[in-house]
Amino acid sequence: MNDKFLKPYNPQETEGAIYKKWEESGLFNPDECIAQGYTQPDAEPFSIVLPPPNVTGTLHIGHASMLVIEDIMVRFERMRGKRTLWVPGTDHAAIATQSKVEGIIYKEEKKRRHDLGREELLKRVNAFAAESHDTIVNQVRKMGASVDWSREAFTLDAKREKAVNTAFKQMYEDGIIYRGNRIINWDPKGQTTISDDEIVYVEEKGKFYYFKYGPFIIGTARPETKFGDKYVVMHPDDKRYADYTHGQKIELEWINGPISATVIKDESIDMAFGTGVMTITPAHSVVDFDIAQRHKLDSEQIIDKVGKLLPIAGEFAGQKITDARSKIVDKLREKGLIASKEELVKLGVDAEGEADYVHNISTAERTGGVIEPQIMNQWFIDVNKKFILKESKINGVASGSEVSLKELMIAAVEGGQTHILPDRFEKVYFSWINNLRDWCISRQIWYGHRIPVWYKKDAEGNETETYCGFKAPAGSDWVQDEDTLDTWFSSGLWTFSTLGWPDKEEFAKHRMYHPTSVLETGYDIIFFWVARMVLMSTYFLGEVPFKTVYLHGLVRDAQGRKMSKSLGNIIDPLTVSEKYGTDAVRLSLIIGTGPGNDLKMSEDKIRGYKNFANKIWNATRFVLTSVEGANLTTKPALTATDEAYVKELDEVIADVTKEMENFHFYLAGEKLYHYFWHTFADKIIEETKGRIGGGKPSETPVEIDPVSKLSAQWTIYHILTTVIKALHPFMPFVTEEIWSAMPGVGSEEKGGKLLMVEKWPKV
RNA sequence: GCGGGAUUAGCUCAGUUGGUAGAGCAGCUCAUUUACACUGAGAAGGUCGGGGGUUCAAGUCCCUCAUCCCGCACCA
Repeated sequence: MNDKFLKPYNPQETEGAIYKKWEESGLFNPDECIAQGYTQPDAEPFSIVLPPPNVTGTLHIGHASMLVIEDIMVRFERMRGKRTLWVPGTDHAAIATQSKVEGIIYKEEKKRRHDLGREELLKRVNAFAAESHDTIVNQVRKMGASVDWSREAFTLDAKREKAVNTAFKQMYEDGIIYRGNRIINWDPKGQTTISDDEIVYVEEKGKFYYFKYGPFIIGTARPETKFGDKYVVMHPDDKRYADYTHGQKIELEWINGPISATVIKDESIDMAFGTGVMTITPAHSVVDFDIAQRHKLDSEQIIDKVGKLLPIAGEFAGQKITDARSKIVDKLREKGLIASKEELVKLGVDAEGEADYVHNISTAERTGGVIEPQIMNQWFIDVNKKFILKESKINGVASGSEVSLKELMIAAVEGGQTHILPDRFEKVYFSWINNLRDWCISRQIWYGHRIPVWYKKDAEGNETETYCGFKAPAGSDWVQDEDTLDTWFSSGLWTFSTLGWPDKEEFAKHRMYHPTSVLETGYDIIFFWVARMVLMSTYFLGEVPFKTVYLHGLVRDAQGRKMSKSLGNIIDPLTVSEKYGTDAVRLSLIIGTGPGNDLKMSEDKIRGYKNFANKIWNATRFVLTSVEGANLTTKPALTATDEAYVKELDEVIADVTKEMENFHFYLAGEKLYHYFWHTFADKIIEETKGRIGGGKPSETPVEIDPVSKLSAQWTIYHILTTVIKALHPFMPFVTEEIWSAMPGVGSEEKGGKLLMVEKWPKV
């Protein structure tokens, strides 16, 4: 027996060497598994793309949980003989990374992006990204993830740039990508547009004001947008305003003097809200913009890109909207334009002219800036436009049929080719698609894929020609679009841009891995990412991007709170891995969580699994000592008791295999844990002690029956080797280490073969 | 407003088609030169959130209420 079993299991001494051994074997690469004869060339493929972590810093416990779940699936399928590919990578995360670096630069040098210029800022961001990348890949190694490093990708590397440009150009030519003046979410802090999904709603207490607007009383929470309001809108069925007709002009006194207002009747108005009358500001409200579009009304910008009032605000021009608000109300009060309680009661509204009001304001996810809707010339993906899908493998969508992106996204899941776990998220997914608007993909930041479009401009700066392509056309006067693409545009291509697309030869080599088998990610990015990948894959390949979506939850602290710096409850995966061993961390991250549920983590939990790793270690020591000298090359005749043990083991393995196949990794892990500790170690090993060693020294020696002894030796060795294999996906380090120390006996003759490519136990 | 989830032992959670309530941790009692104290054995602990219904039988199915959590939509 190997001397190292004389000491307790020491993960710190073991893990680095084990990972190195795996990596040097090349067996994380399925091609190498085939070359070395561990995988049949015609084996069923199993593929996962790693959700690429943002290069914004370091990995947190949530990333660790993702790595563990995926590694369990991948190791399980690899051991089952599948042609298993797990592609790693990182995400440039455009806004997130740039704003992080801008923050650092501002803190250290008090400089903003325009002080540095595009080139210098990109240099700094790239340097930061490179450093983050190195940290991240080391952390991925530390967690034991068996990813194929030879295929590592980055959302902003040359190959992905080619994919992004190819994708953009094709969508542009199909008219799916268009440029237009539409209302978008402007982040005044980040100085960029963001998509609807990048908005976070924050509850805010404010005032709701009732102003006299000619013969009407209008309600608003945003007096500062009201300067340009010249349309007054009400429901056509509202009896209170039956005397007014659509299109009627009314002269009235407003903030900065007399204006002419037009009455608009529109069914979108909620009669029960406020007075049932509102004025609209199409330039700064999505809802108002829609009304204006329906009735072909004009609009005027009131607020500029930094949140200051424009000249239309008259005396208030140049003021920040937050400062101007109360002053505007003061002015309206002086002019007697704030509605009285009596006037409101007449309209059936029980309120004051100024009422307390709680509403949600939109803020930018990354910068926290308060979103100001603006009408701007931006690039969009049209989700409703019909196009011909030439080749389709999607259920319910025939090749050559006319479809929209929305319809494709629905068909992927409705047709059952993509299944979301847990099921309830399919409903969430559908409701998102039903509310989906065109996706604004242009960003006014510098870090990211630059839009592959060039313009020719005349002397006044008006664009006279547009060209979409990888390089500017011949001629010197072409200027590239200043904007970059939403980071999710490039990550939407991830399932196939990592497999060689659009390079025909390269993609053909990997074609078998797409659709990928499983996408494992957090439920918080189902819209950002999962839906966008479905969009891109169905559009470009006519097939779904993945068969199963496994959504994991958030990792929370022992009390169920989110982990945050301010609460000081962060568990750093590297720290606890060093302290308790990665295997212990892995088990604590998988047991007690199913798809879609949050996981509560604590150091106590990790400590418990550290003990388990050592328990396995000690049990191995005992088994190896007990079988020393025994010839186990052939299965001996087993006693009835041992037959029963083997039968029970087979049942456990069958059950665990079933749980693994059903994505119930938490149950599989728990059952193995329980079986190993409380059945194998506590009962079976204890029972066989007497038969193998003749009883404890303190007890009366029992006569040893050689037949029963050999049967017991074979049985405990068989159970140990079997359970070690089954535990490998969960605890790869300690099991691989034990495996390397097992003598090559019986059917386990292995000649230095790694446990990671052993066959999963068959029943 | 729309939708979803949770509520089971002190704590964290299992409980798959309805068939006598389970595990881990903590606590309690006992054991002890033992493969392993990073241990073992044992006992205790639950009217399964409340109420109603279906059924021979409900933690599980239906209705209802309560509390907590989450997502989406937002109203000017």
